[in-house]
Amino acid sequence: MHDHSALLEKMRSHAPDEGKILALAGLFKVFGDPTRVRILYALSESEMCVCAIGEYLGMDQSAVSHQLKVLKQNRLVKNRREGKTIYYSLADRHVQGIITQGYEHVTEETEDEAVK
Amino acid sequence: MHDHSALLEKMRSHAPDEGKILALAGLFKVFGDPTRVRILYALSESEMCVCAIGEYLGMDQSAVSHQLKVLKQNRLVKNRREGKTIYYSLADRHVQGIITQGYEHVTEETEDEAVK
DNA sequence: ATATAATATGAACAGTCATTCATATGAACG
DNA sequence: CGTTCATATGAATGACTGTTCATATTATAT
Repeated sequence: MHDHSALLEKMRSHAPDEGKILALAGLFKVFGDPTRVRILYALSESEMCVCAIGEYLGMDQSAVSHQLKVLKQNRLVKNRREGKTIYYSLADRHVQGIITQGYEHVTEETEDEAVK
Repeated sequence: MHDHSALLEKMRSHAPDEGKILALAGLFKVFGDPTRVRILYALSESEMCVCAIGEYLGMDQSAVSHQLKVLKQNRLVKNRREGKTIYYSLADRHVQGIITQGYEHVTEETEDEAVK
């Protein structure tokens, strides 16, 4: 193998925090599932209760609930209770921003050609 | 179950394109792995050849190569050949932008408290 | 041509994860 | 209280994915 010592030393001098790397990957991982993206998209339109989300997306109530738990643990959604029903909504403007930016990127990407 | 017909009809009237949803989730999924984020971070500092990346991150040459393939398929990195060695770099400014925005989000997030 | 260096590829394995099913919590109402 | 409705949770399962090992490609140099 050829020599990289100079480059490597430079790289290591301002290496990013490992904790941040993990947090960053963890955040993107949450967005990396179609079901969760669909839920977030729906919530960006309107506050919804669990069963409405399930009905809208045509999926099991249990599956929705499991995914909402993941989204809540990562602070992407919040909820409020009203009697028996619990209404979910996006946690803050950041979520909308990330979706929007990703959406724009994907749209541009698609203008070139399809990616396998 | 209580009635949602009014809300659901409204939702479906401007539902997002399913293909875009999949593409969006697919993009985020690529960013959702610590190894790939590390690689992208490294490449945001400097163009690097495969074995330098491996040495820098302390991982197998094969593993790096596999991940670079994924990154390339999703057009997040590009490469150029120089003799035997192949140098990788970020594909465009978008990649840097997505990382940066995510990083900022994570940084704010961490100011509150840790998320399990 | 042979050898060597850098990278790529394929198969296999282990760990992760989304969904389903069954069941549990928690709230309202008679 | 007991029942019903909305949601949550736990276990099981099947699919997916990152890494490793072995091997193949591609280019240079002698």
